[in-house]
Amino acid sequence: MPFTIATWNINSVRLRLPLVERFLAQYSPDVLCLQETKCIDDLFPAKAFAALGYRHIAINGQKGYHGVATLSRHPLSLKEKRGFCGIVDSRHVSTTLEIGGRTLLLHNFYVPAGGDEPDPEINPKFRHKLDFIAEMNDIRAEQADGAASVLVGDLNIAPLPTDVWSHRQLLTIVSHTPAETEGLEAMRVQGGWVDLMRQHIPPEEKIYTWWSYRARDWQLSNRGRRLDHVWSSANIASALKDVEIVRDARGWERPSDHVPVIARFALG
DNA sequence: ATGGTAGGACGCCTA
Repeated sequence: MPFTIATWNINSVRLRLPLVERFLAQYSPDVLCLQETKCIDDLFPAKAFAALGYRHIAINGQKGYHGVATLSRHPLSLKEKRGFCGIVDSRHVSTTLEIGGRTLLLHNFYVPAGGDEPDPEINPKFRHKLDFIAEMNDIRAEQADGAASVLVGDLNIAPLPTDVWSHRQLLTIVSHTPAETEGLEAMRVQGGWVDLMRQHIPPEEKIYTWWSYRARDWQLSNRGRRLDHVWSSANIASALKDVEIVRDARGWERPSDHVPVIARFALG
């Protein structure tokens, strides 16, 4: 039973609805997890996605900022919209779905970016980011009922040296500081999560999912970072067939600064 | 060392 899940920080789902429609038509994943939807639930373009076969939607939106949504061709059950660090920001939604005779628990995350100053003592946004990933420690891959788990999203951290264009130059840049990369890796390992992008693509190889809007020419400078991730529990990691980074999407008309990442499984 | 661009909502915050 094939199963395909994609994740994409869309940077306004309403502005970029035509891009999402193009992506869904071209790649038709079973599930698409969006981040930075930037709209309240009432304004989410659910009908447009239903028309493309994505009739099952779990949304956790807010006005203007953040916001996550999980779109599916298959029935979804909403499990939780979790707040972190005692803040009601829309940064997480979890759902379950039945596929290939098994239950999948899907976590869709948008981790705080953390601001520019990489010092938690003087930058409360960086403090919040570190606290957020520490609190993610209790999101576990293994479930008591034997369900498999997938965790995707914009984690706003590039953990490996090969996840950035220059390891040396980015060590003091928020997204690649040791406090963040070590915190995220500790959380991933403690939670029992497998980094599926790195299971499929050797860690020696540079891979990026985000290129800044501020470059004159994103392709020419190619100063990317791997900020978007697809993780799973060990019990379905062995069913992974392929990971695809849709780099082309960065060159589409009025693009997001992030591109979609797709994981394909053969379940059951 | 600095500033560069983009979105939401309409002055300025966030990325």
